[in-house]
Amino acid sequence: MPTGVALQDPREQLFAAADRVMLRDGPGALTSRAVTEELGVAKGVLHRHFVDFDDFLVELVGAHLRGLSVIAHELERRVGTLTVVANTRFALTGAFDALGLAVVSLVIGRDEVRRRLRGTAAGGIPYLAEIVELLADYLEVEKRQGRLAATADPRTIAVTLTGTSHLLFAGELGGLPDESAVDEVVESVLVGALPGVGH
Amino acid sequence: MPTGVALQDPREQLFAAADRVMLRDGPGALTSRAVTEELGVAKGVLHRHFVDFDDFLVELVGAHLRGLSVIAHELERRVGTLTVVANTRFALTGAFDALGLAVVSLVIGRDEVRRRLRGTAAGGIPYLAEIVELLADYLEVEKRQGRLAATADPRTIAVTLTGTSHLLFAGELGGLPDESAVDEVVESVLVGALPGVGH
Amino acid sequence: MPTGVALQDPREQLFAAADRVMLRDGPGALTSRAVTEELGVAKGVLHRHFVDFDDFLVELVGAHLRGLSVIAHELERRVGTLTVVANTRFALTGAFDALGLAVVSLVIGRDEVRRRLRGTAAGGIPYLAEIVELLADYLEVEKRQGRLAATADPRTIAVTLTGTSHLLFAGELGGLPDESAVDEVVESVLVGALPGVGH
Amino acid sequence: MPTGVALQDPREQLFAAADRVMLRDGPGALTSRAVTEELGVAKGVLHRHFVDFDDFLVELVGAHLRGLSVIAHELERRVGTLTVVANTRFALTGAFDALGLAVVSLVIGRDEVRRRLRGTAAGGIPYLAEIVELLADYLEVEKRQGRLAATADPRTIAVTLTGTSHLLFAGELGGLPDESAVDEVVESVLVGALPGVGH
DNA sequence: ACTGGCGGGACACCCCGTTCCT
DNA sequence: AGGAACGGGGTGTCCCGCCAGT
Repeated sequence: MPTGVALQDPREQLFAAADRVMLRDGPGALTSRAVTEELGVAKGVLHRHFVDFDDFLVELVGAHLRGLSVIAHELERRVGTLTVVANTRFALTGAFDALGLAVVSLVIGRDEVRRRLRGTAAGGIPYLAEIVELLADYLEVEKRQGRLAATADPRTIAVTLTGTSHLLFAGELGGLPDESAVDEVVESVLVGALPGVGH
Repeated sequence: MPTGVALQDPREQLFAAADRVMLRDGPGALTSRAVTEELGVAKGVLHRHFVDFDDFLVELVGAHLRGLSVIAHELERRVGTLTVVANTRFALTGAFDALGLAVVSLVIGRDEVRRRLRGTAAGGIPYLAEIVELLADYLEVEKRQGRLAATADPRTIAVTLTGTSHLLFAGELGGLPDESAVDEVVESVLVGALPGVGH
Repeated sequence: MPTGVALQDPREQLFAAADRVMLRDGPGALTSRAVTEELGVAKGVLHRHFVDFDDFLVELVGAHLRGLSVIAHELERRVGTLTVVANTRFALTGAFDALGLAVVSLVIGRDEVRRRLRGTAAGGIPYLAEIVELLADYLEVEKRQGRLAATADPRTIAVTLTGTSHLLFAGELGGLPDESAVDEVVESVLVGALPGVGH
Repeated sequence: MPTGVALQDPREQLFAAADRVMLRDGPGALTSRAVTEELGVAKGVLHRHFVDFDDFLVELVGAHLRGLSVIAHELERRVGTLTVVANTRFALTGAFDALGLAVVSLVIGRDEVRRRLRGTAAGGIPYLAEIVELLADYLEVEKRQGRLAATADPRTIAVTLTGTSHLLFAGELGGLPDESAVDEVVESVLVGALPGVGH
């Protein structure tokens, strides 16, 4: 007995349901059934709005990439304010929250998803590559404003921060690392890139 | 037509077959059948030597951890020779070869494997955590020998190198990043940790 | 290529397919795959409608028990008509047709099925016990109508008829024993129980 | 590490082990492994002495048929002594002990065994057919001695006794029916066949 | 002659993505 | 939109039979 009532924003609702599944049961539990059951809709709904399940996953990653751009905008707004370390920490903790880590797990663990995202992303691991980009852009602007040493290479720093942070966050079971640990990493990477640090 | 002859080192042969499967078809294709078929043995062989398939995977990771210790020994041998950058690059390219990356994918992507390895590893992502350890140990010795600045923190550097390198290597599709890219990362991380760099 | 169409009476269809398999290939060939393949449906259909295969077998036996009750009703209808011998022969040939014998083989040969049916049946071998019951009920009524000697014990006669007939029918390879052989047995058992036999 | 010591009467020992398995775990648990493990010998032993497992089962049934002939001899010895009912009860309880019932289950439940025994036995269910034979022979002699009515048909009586008794014994879970129940059946079948009973 | 690992096949059970009738 | 079914695949577990070693 169909209800006949169309879902509002079915794609967004499916994405939200997928997020809840990943948070609750882990990325490995993210199946098409789990998503539709979580949302309480028929299995066919997913396939009406996406060509197949991998397409759904790709779009799900895309949705989280849009979430990253929110962080990017906030970073732009913060340029020149607070400290570079604080702003960087903000970006990293935002990007590597539980959902972000789940997305990375998805991208690393599912061959087909990674394969399809190859065309999209310039290179690197999709979600992580965008974090690198976001940080590099931010650091570049800070560098132009003199809040970063002229000799610093924003892109290399961004890669280092992203890789290190992912390792750090993904290694924590269940929870997030404490703020001081993040700061320690950020500072150790940025040391030497910050202008006038002791010479 | 049974051979009647016992396999020599069946566990090692199964591990080698699993490696070939992962290299050829990716970590996602690593099923129990794929392993036994690759080795050309009966399905039951795997279950005779391992309690279940996840146990096999856990032990497979363990075998690669032993591979890491080979790198660790070589690093010990190299202490004080060549350059710290070259030795570090050697360790990273060795740890993050195609098989190493596949192992990481396994550990990240398979929930049960990660869960079972929780007990083993102190913390962090299993295979990656051991790379950190290996590098930290090496850098610590070099530091004592004065080839690393006294102010350098070997563990932090090791985390940074591992995370960054993983991001770098895993991002490369199919092949490995060129040597110069690796050196660039290693040098950028080690800069400031190397003694007497221009001040 | 899923059909999307629900099966009509899937349980009954599966039972019918199981009957065909038993008739064609014998009770030993009755596997879950054989059933679903015979019906031309997916393997999962059986497990959607029964908790496990043994449950299916138990229910299959139950379905044949319902078939026995059809015979019982017909016997009730025949009370006082024809002859007791003819009615008894009708019941026995109906209960011990090829399918009935296959059901008995199932109940005797499959430990788990027999075990689960323990709770259901009062005692005795499930299918056979119901035949005894059915005959005893019929003979009891005939006895009240005076078509059986007042000294006859319907239950003992029913047990004797059932055991003997099973031995007779099951011994026949492939076919059924000829009518005269059945009559001979029935008459020899009923002799002395029939009233007014020469004294 | 083979012991090099030959088994004494390996066939008999294997039969005895098979009996123990059937008694302990039921006929369904009678596999080649169960037999060799029960005897504590290698799997190959069975195949050295029997062409295949079904051959072993056929021979196992044969061994129990020889057990029946012991009962037959004893019956011969008892002709004219005690009572016909007592002697018949002796034969039935001997033939339908737990092992006998297991053998019947084997013959009914295993298609290949039954198929191979087709050539041997004249007709009917192998083990049961021999019981019929044994009883018929005995009753025939008693009839000649006048301990059975001249009108009695020993073979029909034997069939009836065997079928009824099997139903009775097989229906008892685990244990044997009490002696009085057996006597009741035997007497009810023999009634009318015993001379001078009431006319 | 016995030992025991292996081959090969089958089976039950389970899960997934997908289709499509109702 | 709902939900049964589909086809494919995977795992774990049997079992029987074979045969190289000892």
